[in-house]
Amino acid sequence: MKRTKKERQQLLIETITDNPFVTDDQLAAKFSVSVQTIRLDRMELAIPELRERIKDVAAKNYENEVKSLPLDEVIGEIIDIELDKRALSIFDVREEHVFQRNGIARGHHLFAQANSLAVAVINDELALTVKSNVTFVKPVKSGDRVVTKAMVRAEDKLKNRTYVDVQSTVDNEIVFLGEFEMYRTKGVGETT
Amino acid sequence: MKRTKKERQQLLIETITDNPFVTDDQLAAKFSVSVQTIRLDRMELAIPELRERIKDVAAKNYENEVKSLPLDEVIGEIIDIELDKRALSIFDVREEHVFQRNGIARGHHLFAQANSLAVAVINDELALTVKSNVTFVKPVKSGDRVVTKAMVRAEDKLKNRTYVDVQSTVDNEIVFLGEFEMYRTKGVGETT
DNA sequence: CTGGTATTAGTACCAAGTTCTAATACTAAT
DNA sequence: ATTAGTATTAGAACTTGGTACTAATACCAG
Repeated sequence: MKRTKKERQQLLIETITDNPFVTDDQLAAKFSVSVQTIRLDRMELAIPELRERIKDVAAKNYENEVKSLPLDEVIGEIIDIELDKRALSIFDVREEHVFQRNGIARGHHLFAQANSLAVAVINDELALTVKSNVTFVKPVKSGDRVVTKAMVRAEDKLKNRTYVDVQSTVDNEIVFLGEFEMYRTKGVGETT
Repeated sequence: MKRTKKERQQLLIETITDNPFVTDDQLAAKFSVSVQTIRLDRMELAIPELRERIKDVAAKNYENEVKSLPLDEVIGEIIDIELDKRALSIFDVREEHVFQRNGIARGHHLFAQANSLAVAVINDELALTVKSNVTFVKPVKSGDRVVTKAMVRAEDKLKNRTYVDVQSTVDNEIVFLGEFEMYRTKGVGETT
């Protein structure tokens, strides 16, 4: 034959990598060998069958589909809160929160936890984030438990503003710092 | 226990949409009907068989992959991108993104759109947000279509930093402004 | 000519279906 | 109660794209 086994197998790898949707039949025709030879080759090279290859591609796609932010009121679980003073929440980082490439959590999940905690700590029907200044100090990985603390730092009664500092840690190491300027409808202590 | 045909078919659609990888057998067990019934349902609803569904998912993935770019990894839909220069995405605000109380979008959704666009615009395998400074200029409501533009403003090759300005508008009115300091592994134009 | 590798052939089997036919079950209405 | 019509279930034959295995043959080197 024209090609040696090695050459054929090399080409096989390339062909399948290039187009995982190709059947053994098509490959056999392409290389002018029998289907069995192709199957032997695949076995030696540990290349799975067509359906498995397709499933892999599909599954990868599915996993990679970004989970948008959850729709809950609060991202993370609030475990302690003292209105208008401080609040504490935890958030367990899972696979769906990280870049699959490097396992590092997407920034907006940490932001979401901090932001919703800043909203929660304010004792008001309506609290909106006006500005925020955040630093992602250290990468957070899948499996990490992020403990986030929000502390009300100051109040501007005239402007209806509340300033909240947020700090997130993993194993007591700071991973995220944020300052949030929040708008509120009513001042502290008002009830109407 | 006993659902009507319509109910079952509705649930069937949802189930398969949610998880295309489910077999007729599993569906039959789930709805306590025979496999044949499931197949009749699929025929009536023109839902293809498992393998075709998987192939569809895979094919879709493949198309996207050919266009390269981690377009999947973005909150909102990227409609235009010029790597290392600018990018544009749209995000339709729906009920689940807003505070029920007042219909105003939660800040972290806008942040997420901006943040993921800032990540996407950077032509690098790995881009991480280091710092960001954002302002929620104007409340965004359910039904609004947020158009977000990210522009690369500067590059600090020594520190591996890229500075991205992000601006979101609804009906040409600015609703969100952000500055993002991004870390990248490689400089612009480098390939290895 | 003999051994070892490479290739081909053939059989039985599998999953997850399709297509088709036929039998039953349920329900609603005359 | 009978009957029509829909809904459900059952079963057999066939399809794809394979796996797993056995066995025969081809090729090439020493």
